[in-house]
Amino acid sequence: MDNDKDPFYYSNHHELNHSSFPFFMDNHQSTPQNFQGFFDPSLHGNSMDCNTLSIAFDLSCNSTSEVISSPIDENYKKHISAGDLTMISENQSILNSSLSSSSNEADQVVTEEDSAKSKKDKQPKECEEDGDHEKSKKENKAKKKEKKAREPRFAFLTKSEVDHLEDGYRWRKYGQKAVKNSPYPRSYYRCTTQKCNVKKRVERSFEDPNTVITTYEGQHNHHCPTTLRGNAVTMFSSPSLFGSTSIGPSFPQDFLAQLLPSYINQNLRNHNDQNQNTMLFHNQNLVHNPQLQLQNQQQQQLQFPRDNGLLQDLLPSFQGRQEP
DNA sequence: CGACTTTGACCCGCGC
DNA sequence: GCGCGGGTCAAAGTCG
Repeated sequence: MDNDKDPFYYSNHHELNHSSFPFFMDNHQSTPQNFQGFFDPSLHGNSMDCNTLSIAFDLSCNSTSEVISSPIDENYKKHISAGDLTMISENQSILNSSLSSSSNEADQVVTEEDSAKSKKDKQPKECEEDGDHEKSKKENKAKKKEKKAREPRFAFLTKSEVDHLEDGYRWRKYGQKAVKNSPYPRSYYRCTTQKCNVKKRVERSFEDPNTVITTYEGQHNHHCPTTLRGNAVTMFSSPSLFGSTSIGPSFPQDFLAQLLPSYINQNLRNHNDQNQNTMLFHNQNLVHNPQLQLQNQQQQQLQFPRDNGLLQDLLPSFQGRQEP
């Protein structure tokens, strides 16, 4: 086995440390609840927990959390309205927000996002091309009423000088937009594989220009065309790592297994020479966890740095993806 | 010549 | 109703 590139080897031998993964908190300031919010089987029908994750990444869980201070601005307000989000970043460990006060609010956020997201994705291309605008509008209106389950989204914070990181899949850039209040544009990519509608957005954090924010949306329905290192697939699919063997093929293991392997491997491969590191966590379901609610009520002074509106979109509808 | 990128235009939802 | 911003389209350009 090529131990130098095998994340399992790293994790099992505790050779990953903060020098090799600087995005992990310097003082082990993660809260177990934060991880459980994301991996809580009761929420997602899965059996991952902070321990397995922490073991996997040499990450310790304790109960302290650093509070990040930054001015509250409009973007921050958007975060609040967008719901819950947990994110690991290099300096501040976990930025935790669960300022929605009720599940109803959280649900509404998802609904609104679904509505906003629908747009052209739901519009048949033919209608636009044949020029029958009246007919097209009517059909579009009808389509808008149909609720479509939103694809899960995951954002990665990566220390890299390269914007578009090689993740093993082939992507075609289909758009680029200037980001408000940021000198760095946001790029839009689509998986080039036919019938695979996975998208990703890449933008550079304007607060930390060394950090690239990559947001994946959807799941690949095919194998990685360029298998860089296959070990991470095993890693993220492994019951020994992610808990129960009784869990079926469901999110997030499968998703992670499809999404992360080459990406993680890429980071592992590059971390020595590029200081490039990555991780993301997000969770809209924290609000459903009473313990977390209490904790977050106690942390209402917690504040986010601005992210120019990207992270507010990280609200996957996990509920619709749970095991039947 | 095919695959991919660039970039202005367009559509849509949302807030005011 | 209007303007803004996010997301997407698609023609033109670039590259190997």
